[in-house]
Amino acid sequence: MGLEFWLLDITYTVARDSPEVVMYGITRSGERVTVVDGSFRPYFYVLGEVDPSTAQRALSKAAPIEGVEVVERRYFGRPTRALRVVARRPPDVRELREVARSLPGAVDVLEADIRFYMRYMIDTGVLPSTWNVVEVDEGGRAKAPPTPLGDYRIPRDLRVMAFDIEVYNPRGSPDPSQDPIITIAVATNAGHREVFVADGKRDRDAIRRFVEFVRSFDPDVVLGYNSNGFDWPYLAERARKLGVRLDVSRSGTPPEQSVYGHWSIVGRANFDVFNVVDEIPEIKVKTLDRVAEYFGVMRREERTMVPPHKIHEYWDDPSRRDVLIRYAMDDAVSTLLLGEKMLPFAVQLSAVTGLPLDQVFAASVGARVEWLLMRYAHALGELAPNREERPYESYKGAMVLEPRPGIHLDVAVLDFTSMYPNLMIKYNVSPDTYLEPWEDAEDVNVAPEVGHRFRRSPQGFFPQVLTSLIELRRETKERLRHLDPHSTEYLLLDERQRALKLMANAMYGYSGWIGARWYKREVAETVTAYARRTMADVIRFAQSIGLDVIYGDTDSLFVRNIPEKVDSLVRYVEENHGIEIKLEKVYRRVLFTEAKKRYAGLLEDGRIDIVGFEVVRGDWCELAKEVQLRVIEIILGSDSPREAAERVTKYVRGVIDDLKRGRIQLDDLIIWKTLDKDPREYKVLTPHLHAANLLRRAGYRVGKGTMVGYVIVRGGEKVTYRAKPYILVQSLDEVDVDYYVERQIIPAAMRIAAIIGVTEGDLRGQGTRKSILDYL
DNA sequence: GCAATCCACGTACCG
DNA sequence: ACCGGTACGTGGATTGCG
Repeated sequence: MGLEFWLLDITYTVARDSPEVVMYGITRSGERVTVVDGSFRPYFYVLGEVDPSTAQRALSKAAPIEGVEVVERRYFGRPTRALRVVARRPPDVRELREVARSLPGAVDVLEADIRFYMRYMIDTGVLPSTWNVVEVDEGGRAKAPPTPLGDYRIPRDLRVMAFDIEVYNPRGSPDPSQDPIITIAVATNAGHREVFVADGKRDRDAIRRFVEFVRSFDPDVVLGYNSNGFDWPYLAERARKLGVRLDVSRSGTPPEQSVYGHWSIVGRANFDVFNVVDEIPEIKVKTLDRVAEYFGVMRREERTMVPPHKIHEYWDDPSRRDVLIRYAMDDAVSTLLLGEKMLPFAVQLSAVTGLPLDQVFAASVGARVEWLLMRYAHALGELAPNREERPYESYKGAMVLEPRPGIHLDVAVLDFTSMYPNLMIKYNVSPDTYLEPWEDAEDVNVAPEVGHRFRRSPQGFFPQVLTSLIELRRETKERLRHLDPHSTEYLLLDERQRALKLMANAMYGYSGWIGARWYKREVAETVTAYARRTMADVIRFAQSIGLDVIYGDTDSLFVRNIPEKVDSLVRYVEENHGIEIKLEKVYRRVLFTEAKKRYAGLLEDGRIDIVGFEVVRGDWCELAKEVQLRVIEIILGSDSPREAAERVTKYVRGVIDDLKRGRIQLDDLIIWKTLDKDPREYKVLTPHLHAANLLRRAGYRVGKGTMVGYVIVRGGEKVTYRAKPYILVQSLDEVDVDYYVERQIIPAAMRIAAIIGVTEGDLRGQGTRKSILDYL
């Protein structure tokens, strides 16, 4: 009987001059185990005509090696003979790689930059965040590498702990060499809540007690909010300075900075919830309190808040210190509840990509795709190309149609399902099937417009991976059909199919990313070329059967909803293009301006979709967005443009009036914009940069990535100089009401209202109502 | 001389 | 450190007109 364990974390040690992979797992009965495998050795490949014995001799002088052997592999699909060099110790690979490069006949060295534990998992098939089975001896040592079981459930009773530190910061940005940690709040999924509090400015003891707590609770998962960017580095530096041992790992070591800017705690999954939030575009302001509100785990009204720059004041004031402590606690609890919501998907993404749970969200999308590809490459005997520096090359992208402006009734929206992945499979578009212009071959696909050629067979690397992902997803969805939608297993498998889809859809972007090992501009360029041709042909067909095309973007078409004609369009695409197009939705009414990528539609069930307009943008004030939303609702909800025009006019005039009389909240006037660069790198002064500069002067920390919330205040100068951080605004009287009327409310409302003939004059109350009626 | 237009920069969005 | 296409605010430079 083998030992079944869920792989939580993996690392390795070098003992007695040879490496041992150490796997931390949880068994079916809930025991925490370590499985040690000393049987695996690091290796890499040398391409070229290299004499094995020469290589053996030269390499042995540099470091101990287990041996060299000539092996058959594939490189970009071509059968290739390679020299496989097996080293003894992982740290020696770096030196051996350099020696190997200069061997006579050596053309290239491959796969010499793969971390040892990743190499181990790839070669053995062991999958993190899933169940694996292993034969072990009495000492817990593996007799052979574990085998994955394909079981994607999460162990019951996973121990989860969230933590959050607050730091004394009288000068804005805290400095770990002098500013103490004043609170360390912890919250666990076992219900424990505790705040370890410093003694005045002495934090040594609080840190010690925190470490003791982690060791005694012994969490499997450690959650934080920006803990990779702040809490762990600060704690580590503080502990070093105070001489406190931060040995919170399961091997008694401190956390260490690791790949992708993530911090690793041996034997546990250190998971930064912020990494997940960072990837959710719907969330504009990513402070913990707002994110907790967004996910419905803690309402902002019922939590304690302390402005970050005032933390030190609350600490120094005995009457307010407990407020700070409650705030710290709320942060830890929010983090715990958020983390618990996110873990199921994170676990599945870890299982799909093969990246350990603690790394999967810290890693970039490109890195996730790449590790997935590395696994497939190994399974297919395909060698992984090296990463290389390349210059950026642009290429043509998707097709976007000029919309027909106005309000359209009864419009069908058709979407190609997984268009790019399906085109890649259909035309066998892949780095390894690509033919250089001088290469001769028969049986090729020639891409439209760009003329790139790809072999039709055998199936290429990307198409094989995509076919597999799609098939795995199909199987997963099939299993879902037999499960109770409210069961835990259903939730997990649903997250798994989402993860599979996400990875399939990321392949195209990966192929055009210059940082990718398998980068091939021609691949990305070909995919978009086929997509354009497919769209163009479908549009042509639609028109040929008298179906009006109203709009389209990349893989979607908006047509008049004439059911028989829509049906025949769907059939046409399936029969002539071999890929699926689906009737996604029908708008009872949909409105377009002259702009692409912007529309608003009323669905048959009464819901409204708004795409691209200011309403869905984070960089317009709430008031303008609310006005625009209302205008859209009025127009889409009305049968009579004339009546709608009257209602819109009346409504907008009312809002402008409220604004002029000061009957609005400052919060509704805030404009949020991200500092995409370090403030010093800007070529021009923009409103949000100016506001950021004011924030910095007031003691706030601002830098690349900061979201700046500002309002435009009165004064004679340009808008830019009048952008003031809203937190520094004392009263509504400072606000430049005219700016909000002229540059926010009226433009946002007019963008839509112009469609039904409303003029700016109407909204300002200058034109008479009669003039609109005349117009109509 | 001055308003209209163009352009670069910057951000956020769509698919 | 996934892609290209697109809209639009801001402010300065350029253009066009008389």
